[in-house]
Amino acid sequence: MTEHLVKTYQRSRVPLYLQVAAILRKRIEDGHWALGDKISTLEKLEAEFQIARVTVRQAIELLQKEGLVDRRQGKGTFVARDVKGKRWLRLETDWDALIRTIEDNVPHILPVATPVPPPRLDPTDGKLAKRYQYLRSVQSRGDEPYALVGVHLAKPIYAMAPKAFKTRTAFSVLSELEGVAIARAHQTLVIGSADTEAAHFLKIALNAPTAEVHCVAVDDKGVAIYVGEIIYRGDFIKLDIDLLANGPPDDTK
Amino acid sequence: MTEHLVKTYQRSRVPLYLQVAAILRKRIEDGHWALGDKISTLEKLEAEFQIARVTVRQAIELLQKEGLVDRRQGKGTFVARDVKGKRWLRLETDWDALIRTIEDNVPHILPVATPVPPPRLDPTDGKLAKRYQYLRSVQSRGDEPYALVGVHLAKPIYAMAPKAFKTRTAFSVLSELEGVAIARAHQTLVIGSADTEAAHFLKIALNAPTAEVHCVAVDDKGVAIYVGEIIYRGDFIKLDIDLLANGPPDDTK
DNA sequence: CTCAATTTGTTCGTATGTATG
DNA sequence: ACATACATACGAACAAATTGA
Repeated sequence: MTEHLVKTYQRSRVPLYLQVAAILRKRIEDGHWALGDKISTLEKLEAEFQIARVTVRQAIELLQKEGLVDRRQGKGTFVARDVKGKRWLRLETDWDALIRTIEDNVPHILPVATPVPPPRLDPTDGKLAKRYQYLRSVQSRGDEPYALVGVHLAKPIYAMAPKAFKTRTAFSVLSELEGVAIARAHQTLVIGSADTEAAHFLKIALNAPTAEVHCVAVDDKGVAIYVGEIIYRGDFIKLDIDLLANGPPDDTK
Repeated sequence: MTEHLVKTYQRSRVPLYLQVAAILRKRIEDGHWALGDKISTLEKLEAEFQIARVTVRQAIELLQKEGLVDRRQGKGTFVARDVKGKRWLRLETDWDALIRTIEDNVPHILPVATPVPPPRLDPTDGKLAKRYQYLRSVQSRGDEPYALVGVHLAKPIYAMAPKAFKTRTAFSVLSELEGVAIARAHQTLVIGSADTEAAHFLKIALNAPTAEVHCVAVDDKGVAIYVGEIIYRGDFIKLDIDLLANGPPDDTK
């Protein structure tokens, strides 16, 4: 398998030792090697990846600096930290669950400087409202930011509870507003990578993988009253999908 | 904003020009600059990113090699290719739609050499069957592979239609088998990165973002008869989620 | 037509990082 | 630990093409 590595490596020009480090890191995070386990010897790794010994060491040095492994001369390299408990951020796929999970979140509102262009809508997403209020915030857990949020709220909606919208998650406030009917709510998710802004606010590397979620809520007149553009840290999220939510499939045919 | 770039850059040790290239590529793919548009001048870019002119050029050279931009001395750099029509692979979130989209796929079966450990199951996913048949395949569209699939099928299920399972998508075959009841079917998705194997089969860079989907189908006895581990190219997929699939939210409270 | 402003192209020297054996 | 080769990044100066005044 690994005679391909050199070729595969060529596809990106990222330094080899970083690529190797990422692979080893992933093996540990995936539980391939558990806490306390001894990982493959340098010899095995240089054979597996067909690279120089020093390059393997460079990769492992990186992991050591991260505190992920512990090296002992003559003994081997061992997993030093338990990396379970990640992937705690479950993206919900229905309205009620979504509200439930975010209603206690306290966003950190960011200033919005320049006039903001109206949100981009897919035609199937409904019509644009006349004017929108734009809010920007960072969602954190503890001191770890996990999402950068941009929200367009139809002006009349925003006007109903401006204070609430500035102190709580917009989606959550929206769900409680009297007399506001949500006819449709729709989300799309693509895998992206952090631009400078996202990298800065989420404290992740430039181009680190992200989940870009576009979320639209439409009222009974077909007007998009909420348009959210959310960028999540890719390494925190997990999606659960019940494929039979609409009942079991028809297996008579 | 961009005085942060140096600091942000430090978070990953990927070469700077690659990081900048990725950002510019993303801007084009996001439609920030459309086909034929002139992108920012070298001068503006070096100011924005606070980097040397030569480094910006190196980044843009990369995009030119990809055919994404066209440079003209004295005029500027222009978007040369329309990058619409990506993100064509829609991951479905309910059984019927899933079957519909994959039933015509023709997998390319890969040989399975060594004995394969039984699939890992979350306790909530059901019980393990006694024995499984393991199938491995690459899904492609045209000559572009988009998913690397590993499927564990409970032996009795596999035995019902071994040929079909080797020539068609397992999930699709499964849905048509007489007398096989699917009581629950569940999917989880996390964002990951390509290991050497995935990079090789999907023809992407090592550590390129992927979507790792774990899919389990359970029969009426609580036995997991199908366990799929699917690695998708991250840049092809798009998830659509209808938040109100279970009816509109209760807005009386 | 010429000139100046704009914009990309080229080259140098230097320092540091990456990868090999 | 060392010697070697190549890649990355900087800043600065200069060259060449394009445009419009």
